[in-house]
Amino acid sequence: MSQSRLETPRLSDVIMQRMESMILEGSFKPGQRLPPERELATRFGVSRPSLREAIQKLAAKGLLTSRQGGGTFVSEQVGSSFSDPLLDLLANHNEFQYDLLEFRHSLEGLSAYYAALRSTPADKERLQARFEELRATYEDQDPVREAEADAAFHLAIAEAAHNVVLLHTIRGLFNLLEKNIVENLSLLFERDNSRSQLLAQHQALLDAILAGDGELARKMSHQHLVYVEEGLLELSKRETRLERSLRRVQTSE
Amino acid sequence: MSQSRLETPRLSDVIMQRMESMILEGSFKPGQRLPPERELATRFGVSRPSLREAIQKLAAKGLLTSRQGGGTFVSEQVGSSFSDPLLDLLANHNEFQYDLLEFRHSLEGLSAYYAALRSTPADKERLQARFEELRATYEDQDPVREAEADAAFHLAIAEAAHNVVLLHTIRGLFNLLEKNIVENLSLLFERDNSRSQLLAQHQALLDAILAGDGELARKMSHQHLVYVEEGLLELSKRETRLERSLRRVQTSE
DNA sequence: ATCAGATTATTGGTATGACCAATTCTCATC
DNA sequence: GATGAGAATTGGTCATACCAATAATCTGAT
Repeated sequence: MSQSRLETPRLSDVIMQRMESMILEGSFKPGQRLPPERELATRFGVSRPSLREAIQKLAAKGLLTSRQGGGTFVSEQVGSSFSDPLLDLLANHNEFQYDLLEFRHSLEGLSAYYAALRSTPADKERLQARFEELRATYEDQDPVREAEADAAFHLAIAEAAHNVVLLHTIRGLFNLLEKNIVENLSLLFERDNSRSQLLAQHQALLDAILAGDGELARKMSHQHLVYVEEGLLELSKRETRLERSLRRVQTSE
Repeated sequence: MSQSRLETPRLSDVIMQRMESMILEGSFKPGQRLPPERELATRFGVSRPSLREAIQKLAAKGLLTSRQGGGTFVSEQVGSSFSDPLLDLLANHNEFQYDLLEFRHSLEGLSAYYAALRSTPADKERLQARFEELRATYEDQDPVREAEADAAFHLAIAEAAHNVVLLHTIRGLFNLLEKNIVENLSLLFERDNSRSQLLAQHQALLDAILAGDGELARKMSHQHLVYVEEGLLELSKRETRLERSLRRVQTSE
């Protein structure tokens, strides 16, 4: 009954495992469209039915979804440890918004720390590229693109940390807080000099990582986040006053 | 969830549903051997590949198991549906076990930090109580109870950190790693003086939290975890010394 | 030049048949 | 009756073809 016997490795299981690994380590990213079944089958060296069995299993697990004629996609919510109802709730309840932000910021500090210790040359190139893109957006006046570049920069750091659990958790939080990030940043930009301040902070963070100084990277990340939170706190006071007065006027939903 | 769109009824999904119903209502009883695939296929009026896809999905869900030449059977235990695909995956992929441990340890460091800053008097009482329980178990020689007390202590720290997201995430990781924790600790205890060492580290961690020194708490937590990981690494080397003797090298990693 | 509609190509969904490999069953043999 | 070889059963895999839904492309009218 112990089943310690070396069971015949079912081909579809082997393929499933390999695809799972590729998803976890980021070769297949959430939302990404997979190559066609026929191509995947030849790439893995198996027949299409076997490849399909693996896909069906992953679909049953909620990792993949397929649309006839459309393609097969990695589920969006994969990578978030937050598919459970509780955190869904948290995301929609403002009273826990701060906890979410704080947690995300702490994870970013961790990312910076590990990225400084473990980033490969390729990682560092990517980090610099993301930073350049971020700097480029500072020229424009498009808060949305700016926020996206900001998120991409921080995600690149998380990738360079080389811990899949950390990466997926941060990805999940980003998705969860996506709307807030854009909103927060555009609010933040109202502060004088905030753009140059933020840019300088990002620069310092990047330098610490490239220099391989983990503690400094964490410190820089922390400073950056303290600055952001302070700014948000300031503005949120104004905001809540505004919201309250608005709510008093229009009571729709 | 919304998906009110009339989704294309995938044949394998329909079959899966029907078979699930038959299992749940007792037509197929636990442990029972199902009819051959060929017969099931004709009975359901589908091709064998489609029938097989359905079986694979149910197997992925843990409802069925198949043995080549033997047959397909209904699993004995029914009702283990994991809500989170990602963590499920990670738990089953050993290659990411270290990432999980590292992540958990990082979160514990965060917990200690925030607990030092924010723990209330009630929290501190609880922490000391948990510590006393932990110390009590050091008298006994029961690794399981010891591991449980250890987990309870660290969970109390996470609670004292007053961040629900952090707490929830750590709880999830604890559940996930539950078996490993017990296993790891019992391994660790083979080291000489490890018990007193661990106890002293816990004491130092507790003191730092009670003193409200966040940085020190984080440092203590980190030291503690480095000690644990070193111990595990040491022991794992001994465990696998046969394999390693094949590719003997001076310095690993 | 632009856009709507039709056409084509791509891609997942299903079916059929065949063969292999592991297991189980059958039955002759001792 | 026990044993072991061979046959039948059954899951595992593959190749191919065709269907259906989607996406990409082209065409033609405005």
